[in-house]
Amino acid sequence: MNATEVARVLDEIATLGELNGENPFRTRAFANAARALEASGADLPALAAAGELTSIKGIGEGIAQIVRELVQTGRSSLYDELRAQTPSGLFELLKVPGLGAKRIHTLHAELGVETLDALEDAARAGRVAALGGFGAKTEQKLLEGVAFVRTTLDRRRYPQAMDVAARLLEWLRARDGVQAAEIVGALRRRLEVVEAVELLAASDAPAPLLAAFRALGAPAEGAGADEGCAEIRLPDGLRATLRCVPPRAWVAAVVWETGGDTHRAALAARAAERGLRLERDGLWRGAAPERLQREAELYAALGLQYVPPELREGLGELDAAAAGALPRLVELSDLRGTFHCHTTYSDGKATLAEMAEAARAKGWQYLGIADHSPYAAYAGGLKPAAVTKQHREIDAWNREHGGAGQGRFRLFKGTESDILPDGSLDYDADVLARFDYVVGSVHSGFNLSRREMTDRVLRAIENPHLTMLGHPTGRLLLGRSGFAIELDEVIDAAAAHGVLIEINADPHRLDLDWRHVRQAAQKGILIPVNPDAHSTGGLDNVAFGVNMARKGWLQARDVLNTWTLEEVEEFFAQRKQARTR
DNA sequence: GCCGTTTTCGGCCCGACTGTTTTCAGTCG
Repeated sequence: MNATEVARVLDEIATLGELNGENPFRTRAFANAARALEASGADLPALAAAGELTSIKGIGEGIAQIVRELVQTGRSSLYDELRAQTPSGLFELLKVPGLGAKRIHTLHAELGVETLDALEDAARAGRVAALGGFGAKTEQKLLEGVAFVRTTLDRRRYPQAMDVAARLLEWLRARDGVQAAEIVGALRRRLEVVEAVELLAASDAPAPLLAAFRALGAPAEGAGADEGCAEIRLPDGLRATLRCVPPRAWVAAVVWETGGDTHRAALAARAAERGLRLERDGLWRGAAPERLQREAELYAALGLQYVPPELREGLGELDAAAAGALPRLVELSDLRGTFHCHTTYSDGKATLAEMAEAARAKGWQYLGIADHSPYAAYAGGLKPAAVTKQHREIDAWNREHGGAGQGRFRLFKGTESDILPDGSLDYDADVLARFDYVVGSVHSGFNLSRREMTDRVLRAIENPHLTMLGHPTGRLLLGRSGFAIELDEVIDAAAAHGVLIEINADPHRLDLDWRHVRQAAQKGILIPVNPDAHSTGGLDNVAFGVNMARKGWLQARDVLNTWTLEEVEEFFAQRKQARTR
């Protein structure tokens, strides 16, 4: 087992311990050890062999023994034991907002609640409110929470679904008789959350392929009797479908299966206008199929520019394609840096130097460090003295490693300043003025009314020190809805004050939502794609953000971090002049 | 369980919020 896998087991031991009501400090020790391992990137077999596991801070003799066992055997007796004594339904209960390990332990011990269903039954019967420490309001909240969790159980965020899809695709392409295979559907359109992995294969012998696919999971409930398609529920609960088409129908089928319903219907209507018929099995002129090699040819046959999969949502892309007015979408390779990253100064796992090196290794020209401000005490927000220290370190780093001319690299001094409940920014104005730029984010006080929250953020936008708004709704995909806020007003105000709105590229957030990204860009708002990285690996989040930028029709120029270092320096300098005048 | 030390015990990120309570526990970020 490598460090990441071991870390995952340790983390689960921590969760299991919590659910079993063990000493919270002991469970936290396991969680800390997991994080320490993950961050260390250590060569575990080597360390274990040398007996030096305890050189990693957070790993003592007890956990070192477990790590050794995992490295050597791939198993942990402690883990197996805990797993055996813990009902698996308790994990689902952890997802219910307002339910932590303590309360789950109580519900389990007092009422025998082990599943969402059992919790719902108990709550409806009023047995939860009767427990000490619980009450009528909590009971109601838990019922709502159960309903929320149910909506999330069958869905997955993009990266997790994509991992599954990539493995299935590899499996598929290795099978006999598969002439082509592709991921289609919502995943190919790069939606942030999907309900299924959809695959398409071209084959003249579909039956054995579909049978082999069906053996990978359980039959999906409610699956229709469609002989060209197999629908299963994978062991992890995600739905997966495989459709087989004859090779001659491949191109039309890819387009058909990729497009959203509206896009597909609009394509079919457009085909009809031209005396053609678009169906899953081909683009037909009377009884004769058009010969197509690539998707672009199908779009061309309908008088359209090629529409990238991300845009196939039925949001005006065909009109634009007909007019030759589709945007040239931003690409990951257009990025030259990014602006919202954390370091060990606050709650990041990597040092300033490690983050800088990782960014430079990506071929970027700049990296903006934006650690938390003091109000985010839980995240170790920087007090002004720490800001001074960090700025000295950044200056030193830039002097030593920044280079000059071609290949120059620069660290920018940023901050993620909390937007306080009254709408002011954390730090006094004189501290704010020392940063190259300021990201303003709401991290607390989520349950203001829609009006109050909107006014709070509007006030922050009016603050001349604010450069960009961070994760503007606070949502966590499949975890928590965003707070109530009038985004239209926020976008208008940001446009009026020249404030940027980030696409937070953490795949749990992807906030600003792509549906609003397009609206913001149309009002002239610059959109940075920010990874919200808490480790060097977290920098890779920008890829998920670029997906959202593309879904929001953004071109490279709309995204601040495609600009050159010189352009960004000029941009920050101008803003700084304006705000400190 | 880990760590650090005023070194073999005592603390462990910290404060707000909520709902349950009449003084605090649990959750969350």
